[in-house]
Amino acid sequence: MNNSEFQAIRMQFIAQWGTLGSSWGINRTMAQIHALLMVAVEPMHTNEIMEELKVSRGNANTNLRELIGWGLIQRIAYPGNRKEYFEAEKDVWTMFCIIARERKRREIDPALKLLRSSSAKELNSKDPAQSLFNRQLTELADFVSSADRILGKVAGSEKNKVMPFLLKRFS
Amino acid sequence: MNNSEFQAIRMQFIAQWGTLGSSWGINRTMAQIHALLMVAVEPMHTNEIMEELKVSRGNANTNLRELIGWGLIQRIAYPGNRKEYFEAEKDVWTMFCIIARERKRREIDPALKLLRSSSAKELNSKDPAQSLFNRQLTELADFVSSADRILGKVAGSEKNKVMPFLLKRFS
DNA sequence: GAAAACTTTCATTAATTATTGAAAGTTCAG
DNA sequence: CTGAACTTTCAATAATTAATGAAAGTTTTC
Repeated sequence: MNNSEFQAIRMQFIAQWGTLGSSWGINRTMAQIHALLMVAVEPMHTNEIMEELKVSRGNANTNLRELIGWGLIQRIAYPGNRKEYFEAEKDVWTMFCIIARERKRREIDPALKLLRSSSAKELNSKDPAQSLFNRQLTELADFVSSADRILGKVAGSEKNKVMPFLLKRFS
Repeated sequence: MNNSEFQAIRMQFIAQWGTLGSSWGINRTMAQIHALLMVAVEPMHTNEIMEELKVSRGNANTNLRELIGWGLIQRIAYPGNRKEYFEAEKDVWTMFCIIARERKRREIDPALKLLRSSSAKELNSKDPAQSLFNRQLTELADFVSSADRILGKVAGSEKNKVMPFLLKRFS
């Protein structure tokens, strides 16, 4: 395959990954930048990213910082060059662990907090509505808490320790 | 706790669950209706839902149908009563299985399809960019595919067969 | 078959979220 | 210092998504 055919496929992948990102609740530019850097051989700087993705400087900057916030990309400084370069974490297991950890922190923890604080009230167990409310929220909190703990452990382990085990048990 | 205190806590839980829903990429009304029905002792009809949540008929209808589409709530018909009533699945494990199955279908499958079709091209392995592209996408596809298979198995099992096992191994 | 009782649709409007780009801020070499 | 090279911010705008409510559609009853 020659280079220009490859460039077309590459850009199409990046564009579609961006679209998919939206359906995951991630904004398009962020998903595209991540895809772009994930398949980039060398670290890239903001201008290159702006040009490849046809986005503004502000947009590129915002989403690069957001990706750094997730821990999915890193800044790279080359001596004698004032530009900041960016490089994506490329190892898939590491990416999974980062995403799991962040989603836990941003999405699961607040939900758990709400479930626990709402079910911790002193409810009147004689009232079926209060009793159901309490039972339902407690069950949810317990389940989410267990799932969260399991995910945390899985995402905190070595890939080689966990995946073979899970695949063996669940395939 | 008397009833009006309870109502306040209940409505606060529902409102905040809706807010959380937004951060999960689920719209607020849908998350609120689900919360409302999850802690409802009896099935509810559209008018009750509209009134409790202060939303329009159109909004209520749209989100009720969406929840039915997910399989998270069911229509209930009472003989001699033309209204449609709605009831949420209350079992937490069943809810988890439904959500896992649907997210797989809506979010994971399309991503896997894109990864596979993009990496299945006949790339020139002499070109480092093409070689990296291929390797990266293949690794991602393999990982997502395994994770997907594991999740599918977990979500297709009896709670009592899976959770104790996972908790034992990962706690 | 006509009216009542209900559900669904959909054009319009509102709310939210993403993007732009110019201005302000920062850092560094000379 | 000062200016050049670069990054960040943010008010304005665009794009997307959610919500409204009246009108159209459907089903049942009498």
